[in-house]
Amino acid sequence: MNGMPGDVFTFQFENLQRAKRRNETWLCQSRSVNGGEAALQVFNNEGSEHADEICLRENEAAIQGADQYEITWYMSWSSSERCAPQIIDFVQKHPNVKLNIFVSRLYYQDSEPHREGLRALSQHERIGLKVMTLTDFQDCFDRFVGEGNGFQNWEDLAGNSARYAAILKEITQQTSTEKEQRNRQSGHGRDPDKQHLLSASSLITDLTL
DNA sequence: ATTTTCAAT
Repeated sequence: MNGMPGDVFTFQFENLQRAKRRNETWLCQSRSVNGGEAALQVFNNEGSEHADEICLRENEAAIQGADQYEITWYMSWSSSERCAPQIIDFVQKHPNVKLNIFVSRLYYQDSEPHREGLRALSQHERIGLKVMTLTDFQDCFDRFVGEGNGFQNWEDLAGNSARYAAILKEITQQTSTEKEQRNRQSGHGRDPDKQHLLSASSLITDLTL
């Protein structure tokens, strides 16, 4: 396995609310077949390809029809709006795959298209989506950096994890009305043909508030 | 067209 250096792990996976200069994404994958020993791989983005896309391609080549696969991802940034549908397609195409995704930070947490992607992932019956906690960072470090290297707990890891978890919960439980409000705020998702629907729903919202 | 974010003048 081409593992991760400890300092790279700590820098890239630190779950800061404002993660400056983490302008790349790391994905640590554990994949086991029929409950056997897990194969470990580390991916990151290359060129215009996202880490998820490269990893999916690798899985596509490795996976055989009848076997049962347990896949776990530890991601420094959560999947983008571009990758989420590809991940869902992959899992759909392989009914023998279960995918558990742990994320350190939420990528563009306020952008509705990215939020929608996460919502779709979390709603799939064979996909798990969670924010990493101390145990997850510890496990990821032990498996992908090396147990002997000693994981260093950083400042406010638990607090940051709890805040991200709260945001993810809000994202996955968000109602359609809230989505429209968000779209109007951020200027995303506007469809000229549906402007009247948006204003009608905002009118209803205003009346009920 | 940028914030902090799969980033480059």
